[in-house]
Amino acid sequence: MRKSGFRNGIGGDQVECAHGELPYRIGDKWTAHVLRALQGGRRRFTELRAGLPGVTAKVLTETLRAMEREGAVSREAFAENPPRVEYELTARGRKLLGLLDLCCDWARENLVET
Amino acid sequence: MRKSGFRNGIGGDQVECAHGELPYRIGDKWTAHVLRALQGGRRRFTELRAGLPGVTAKVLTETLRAMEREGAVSREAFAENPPRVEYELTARGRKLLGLLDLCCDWARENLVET
DNA sequence: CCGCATCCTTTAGGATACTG
DNA sequence: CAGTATCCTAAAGGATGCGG
Repeated sequence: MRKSGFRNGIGGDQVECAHGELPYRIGDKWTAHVLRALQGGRRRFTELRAGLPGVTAKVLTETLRAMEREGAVSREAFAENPPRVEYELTARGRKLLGLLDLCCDWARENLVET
Repeated sequence: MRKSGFRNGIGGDQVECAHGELPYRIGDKWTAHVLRALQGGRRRFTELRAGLPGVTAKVLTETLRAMEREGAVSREAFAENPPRVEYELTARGRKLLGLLDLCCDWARENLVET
């Protein structure tokens, strides 16, 4: 059984547009928001958290870890005190953001009429 | 707080591409598959079920009911014995399918390289 | 055949407290 | 500051059985 290019959201598996194993999480609650937040460039954990009202540290961490595993963001930790960690979109992350933009364009064009 | 054009999948709420209240379910487990299955035209319940291995009657019914509420499919029941029910994409359903196609195109172009 | 009712498991996600 | 560790709830989804 083939898999779609998304880990969840839009299809699960077995949808035709499948391409091996390239799980991209985008349909969960926070990934899209993180992509947006990182659109402007490198951000540290606290900045992300402040820009995403409602997210808890636990869930934000989980989201970022997943995105890192999937190659959408890069993580850099500095051995300072107090610690500092910065996140940045990778090329793949920027591509994901491109898809998100496509979806938003589509919505703008098609969902306006009731 | 603004809402995105999707009920779940891709962002929840608060994503920029918001347009009032147009809840379209697409990020759940089966909606995208149903859209594909109805791409070829009108299908009856049993056909859909057979074409979606793994789905239970309960969940397929729930999915179709939700899609019907959201105006993505139309449902026609025939008062025969045994009963027959047919589903078909509406114009809005075809538009949703268009979005799904966009996403698949995107995946085809961008997610092939590991 | 279609699909509702019931029960159950799994998972996402939130609340809170604590630590290097 | 940037997280882990626990615990908890709600919701999605699966299993099974019944009914018009």
